[in-house]
This record gives sequence, structure tokens and C-alpha cells, in this order.
Amino acid sequence: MQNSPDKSSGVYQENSYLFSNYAILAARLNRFRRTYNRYSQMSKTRPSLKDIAKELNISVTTVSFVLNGKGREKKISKEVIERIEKYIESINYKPNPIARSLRTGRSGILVFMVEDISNYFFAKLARIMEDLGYKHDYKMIFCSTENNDRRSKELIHLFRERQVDGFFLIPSSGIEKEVKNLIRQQVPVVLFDRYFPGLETNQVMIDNGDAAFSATEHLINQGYKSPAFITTDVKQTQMTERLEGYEKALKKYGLTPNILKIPFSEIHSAAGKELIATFLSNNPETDSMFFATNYLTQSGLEVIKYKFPGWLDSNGVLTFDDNDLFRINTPSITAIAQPLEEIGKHLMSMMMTLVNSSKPSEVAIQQQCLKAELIQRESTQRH
Amino acid sequence: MQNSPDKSSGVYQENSYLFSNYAILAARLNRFRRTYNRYSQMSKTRPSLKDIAKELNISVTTVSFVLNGKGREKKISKEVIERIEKYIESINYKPNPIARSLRTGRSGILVFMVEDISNYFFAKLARIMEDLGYKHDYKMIFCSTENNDRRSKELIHLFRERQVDGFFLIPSSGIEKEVKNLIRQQVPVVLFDRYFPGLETNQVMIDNGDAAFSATEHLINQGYKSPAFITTDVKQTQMTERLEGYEKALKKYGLTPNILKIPFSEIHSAAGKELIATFLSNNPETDSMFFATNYLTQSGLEVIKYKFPGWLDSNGVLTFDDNDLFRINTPSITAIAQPLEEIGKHLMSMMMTLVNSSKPSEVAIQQQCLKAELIQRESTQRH
DNA sequence: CTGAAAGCGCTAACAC
DNA sequence: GTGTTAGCGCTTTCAG
Repeated sequence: MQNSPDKSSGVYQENSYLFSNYAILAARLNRFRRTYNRYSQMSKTRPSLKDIAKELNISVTTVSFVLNGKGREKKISKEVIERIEKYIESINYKPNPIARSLRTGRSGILVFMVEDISNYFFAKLARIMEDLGYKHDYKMIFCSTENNDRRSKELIHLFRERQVDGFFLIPSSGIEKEVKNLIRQQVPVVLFDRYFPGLETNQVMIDNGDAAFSATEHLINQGYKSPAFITTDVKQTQMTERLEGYEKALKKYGLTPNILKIPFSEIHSAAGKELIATFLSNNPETDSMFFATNYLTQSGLEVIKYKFPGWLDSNGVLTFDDNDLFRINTPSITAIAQPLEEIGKHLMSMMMTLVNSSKPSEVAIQQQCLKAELIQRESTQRH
Repeated sequence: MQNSPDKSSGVYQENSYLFSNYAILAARLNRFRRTYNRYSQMSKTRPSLKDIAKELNISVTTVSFVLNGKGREKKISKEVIERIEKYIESINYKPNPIARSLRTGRSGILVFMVEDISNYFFAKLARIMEDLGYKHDYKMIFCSTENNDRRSKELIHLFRERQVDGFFLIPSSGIEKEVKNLIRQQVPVVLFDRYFPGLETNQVMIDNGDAAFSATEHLINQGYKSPAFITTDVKQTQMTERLEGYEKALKKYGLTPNILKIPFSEIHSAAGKELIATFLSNNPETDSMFFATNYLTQSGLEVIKYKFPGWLDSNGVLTFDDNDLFRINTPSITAIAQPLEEIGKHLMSMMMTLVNSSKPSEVAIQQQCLKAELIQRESTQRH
């Protein structure tokens, strides 16, 4: 028996190996050892599907089916379904999501990647998305890219590996290729805030150009003759469109544009504030400033407060992106408010159509362009 | 051969099963089918450890060891190590973190649970933690509990299941049991902002009582005779300590406390603002207000601006928690600033000692109580 | 209708 | 030094 009677047969060769007494005993020993370890750990480890099946004397398959609500579909008997559900309930069993992810490739997690989660606009939107995700049984996770390509790429990779089910993305300028890749690999992606002009993506934007145009027109209508535009040197759509809106309005009224571009790296620094101060000194005719983002406005207000006190008494200020404290400031600041709730709603509904499709890249491209609202406050009331 | 010669032997019985022609063939068929499926998917699927091992003609063990930097320890030859590393590099292989988590029970993720991620204080701290985590090779994820027990518990469960490696927690009042459980189960937990008086936990707090005392004393020294304290009805430590600090100072100077407690549910609502307005009307002797949190201050400033214009010209305002815009406001607002960077630093270093221990619950309890800083601004300068 | 078993990709105990 | 293999907990195909 120890030797295979027919060396030429693969089947027998395989068996001859199995028949070696040593091999058999070693295998059994191993088996016992595993089982032992299994039981000795049992007390600390949570019950698994297998445990439930064993306890109920049915197979894991059946339990799994019931667990995933496929009981009826798989024609499992009512009594069995009930018995399983009752037991699961009673021991408060929850399937291990990691194991499930490993098997299914899905995770129930959506990522929300913004420039800086501590910025008011992004933080508020994140909060809204967190609740919306919750409603759809998705967990949202957030991260800050600093509008930096390397960091964005790293984060995309990281989450991709962790099997997140979809990306809400404020893209930094150099990640077009990564975004394309995600889409090609059937990963649901929705862009917002800014987009790639050459790339057809699912996205929800606001009409930056229109909003900036109206805002500038508002300044002009209020009697300001020389509105300046304070922006950054970022070349992404959200910024270029705002600039164009401003320029278009000035052109319409035959005024001369006056633009200050602050390097992105300096937007939170003293050097950035210095640039604003210098600009204001060098352009004394400026009777109003339109800031392209809320952090620029903060810097601007600080400069005005400490270096040009009284400037606001006779001059105007207007900002893109609202903020609770702009309402409270004296004077309160006229602001272009993005419709956060609406943005969130559209983002989530687009994402849901994508995650529910087996071929997200073949879902018809969805694009939304929302209107922002100009909230007129004291800072643009001519006295 | 088909029948076991000795039915009484378990060994032979097992083999007799294996020897059934049908069973063997079915098994082989299955095997082939799987393999086929495997290869047919190959093009879309990322390379796995097994693929690498096959390609390099070595075992997965060896590759795994090298991958985890155990090459030297396991005495794997230099050439092999190099060969593996080069290949891994060349195909840009990254191990699947889900599979790794399933196996190891760890995830490389830390959770940061706060009351409301869109609140300035929490958002800023989150941003700091995100960067600190990154430095220690941990991914941070954030979520908002709304200081609500049910939600906190759900989130803790959710993340616990997902094998997060540790919790930074601002506990809501009713989750003491859950926190205890986590600790008992050897899950690293660090509390901050507030704590459970009866429970010895790893924590980093600030000296709320001292800060509130000094701030109140500052008001009194500035000549304010009747400072009011505007707080919420929340009974957690961060709030009760602030209140005590205020009361202690008033007592020291023989003044009468005047306290407004706004229900937590109304802190962001119009009703909350109404309460402040009513308070101010009913207590005309109030010559300064000390707000216990930054959102109360926002409400307060709004009420003052729209219902009591000019009030700030002769009265004072002071706030717990700083905010960029308090600096910019006119008048700029005197604030108690928490040392965010320092809090973050301590939180992370405590967490690292916990995650690096095999028995986190046996690590000596670590507690830090940091000092907050009073930043004097215009809103408390007597004119 | 239910069960057996493969396999997701990795780790690590153990064999040799 | 290196290879074999069980097993983490689940899903799902296929058999019967």
C-alpha cells in the first residue's frame, strides 16, 4: 500500500504521497493543532458565520444567504430564515466587514477629498456629506490634499487599495491622469468645485463666472468706480472663471481691471498679507476689493483692520464663499454663498447612480452647474 | 484499491473516500475551473504575493518575510532579498491592506471622533492630527458625534469592526461603558477635551478651570463690575470646569455671578439667540459677557450686532476658543486659545505608546493637562 | 432547498 | 534558508 502500483498515473502518484504514513500523521496532527488553537482563542474572538452555522446545525451558505437578504430569492424555508434571524439578533452578530471587503471588493466607504478640511467651506460641506452618506448606508471619510498633486495621488492610491467604493474629488491640477485611471477602472468618481476642461467627468460645479460677474456688477451699481480683484495664481477652473467674470463685468462698464494675484504658497502667510497691503498703497484709487476666496478675505480684512483702519468706512469689500463670521463682522461682508446643501445633494445622488451600476464608466455622464447666491450686506453699501 | 482494506481504521476510511474515482475527478475538475477563472481575470487583477512568488520561483513565505522587512531576521539570503525587492519595485507592487487587516487584525487607521467636524476648533485640530498621523504612517479618519450617545456608540462599533487601531475620542456624556469596554478589549483610546471624572483614562485636557478663572479675573481687572457667563446646559467636564472657574473668580472679588445656560439643542438655533437677547434685556447691569465656547460667541456677537448695536462700545466680550475671525472682528475679540499643536502632539505621542504595546490596557495611564492662553484684544479694553 | 468547498491576499507556524 | 499550508471570515458557485 505504501507505494503506488502505477507510477505513470498522476492520480496514483498523488495518492501514493498521501499514503505515506508520515504525511498522513503530520497532516492530522496539524489539523488537530489548528482546531485546538481555534478553540482556545474562541472566547476572545467574536462569533463568525461558521460558529452560527455550527450552532444552528445548518451550513454557512444558508446563513450567509439569509444574512444578505437573499433568503427568499434562494428559496430557503421560512422557518430556517426565522431561526437564523432570531439567533443572529440574539447574539447581536455583525459580519466582519473586512472579510466581506476582501471577498467582495467593496467596503461601504466613500472618500471626500478636499483642499483643506479645516477651511470653513470644505468643513461645512464635509459635515453635510457625512450625514448624507449615513442616510445611504455609506461611511464617509475625509482628507486634505493641500491642492498638492503628490499628496492627492498618494491618497487616491491609499484609498483605492482600501477598496473605497467611490471618490468625491476636488482635483489638484496635475492629477488628470489619475482621475482618468480611476474612471477606466470602473471606480465611481464625482468631481466638484473645479474640473478638467478637457475631460468629461461626473461633476457638480457652481457657475463661478456668472457669480463673479454679478458680484462685480453689484459693486459697480453701488457706485464703486475702481473695484480690484484679489485672487491667487492658481490656474484651475474655479479661479480662472471667477477672474473672467470679473473682467467681463469691468469691460461691460468700460472700467479698467485691477488684479492682484497672490502666490498659492503665500495665501496663509504674512507675505501674502504684505502683498495686499502693498497693493492697496500702490493703488490708492481702489475703492473696493473683491476677494476670490474666503481665506483671501480673511487676510484682506486683517490687513485693512491693522494697516488701513477706516478704509472700510468709505470703500467696499465683497467675497467669494460665505462664512458665519462674515455676517457678524462690522461691517458685515457681502458674500457669494455657494448652495452647500444643494451641492451635497447632487454629489450624493450622482454617486449613488455610479455605485449602483456595474459599469460606472458607462453610466451617462452627469453634470450639474449650480447658481451661487449673492448676499448683500453692509460692506458694499455706499454711504 | 477502491475500497479500504481495513474499515476500522480512520486513516484508511479517509483515503477510501479520496480514492473514489468520482470524487477525485470532480475535485480536479473544480481545481481546473478555478485556475481557469483565475487566469481569465488575471489581466484586471493586481499582482498578488502568490504571483510574485511564482514569477520569481520562490515561495510566498519568503516574499512575505522580505516584504515585511523580516529578511535578515529570518536569515534569507542577500541575493534573494535583493531580487525580490527589485522585482517588487519594478512592478510597483503594494500588498493588499484589506487582506493584511483580515489576517493581522490591524489596519493602520486611527479615528478622531469629535462633536462636530465643521466647528473651527475641531476642524483645525483634525487638520493637525491628519498631518501627525501621516508622519507616523497612520491614516486618520474623522467623524462627528454631535455629542450624541447613540451616534457615538454606533460610530465606535462601526470602526471597531473595521479594525481601526485606535480612538481619539471626545466622549459624549453617556458612553463611559463603551469607553471602558474598548479599554478592556485592549483597544488604544485617548480622550481629549472632556473626560469621565470617575474613570482613569489616557487623556489630554486643558486646564479649563484655571483658564476661565484667569479670563474672568482679566475682565474684573479691566474694571468690569458685572461679568455674565454664557454657557450651555451640558454637564460635561469641559463646561462645568469653565463655570467653576468663572464662579471662583467672582467669589474672590465679591461679585455676584450671573449665568445664562442655553440648552445644547438650541446652540445653533434662533431660539438660542433669542435667549441671549432676552438675557441682555433683563440684565441691563451686565457690562461684559464671557462666552463658554466659540459657537456661543458667534451667536452672541450676532445678537449684539443686530439687536444691541453700540453695546460693545462700552461693554466687554470674551470667549473660550479662538478663531481666525475673532482677530479680524471689530472690535477684535479677547479669547482663550487652546494650544492646538501641543494638544495634537501629546495625543499622538500617547497613542503611539499604546499602539506599540501588546497590552495597551496595562500601559501606565498617561494624562496631560495643558494651559490655555488668554489673548487680550480690543473687546475687553475699557475705553 | 441546502451543503461543501474554493478562494479573496496575506501571515506565520511548522516542516524540512 | 526556503517551502507548504492553514486559516483570517466571508461570498458564491456548483452539486445534489
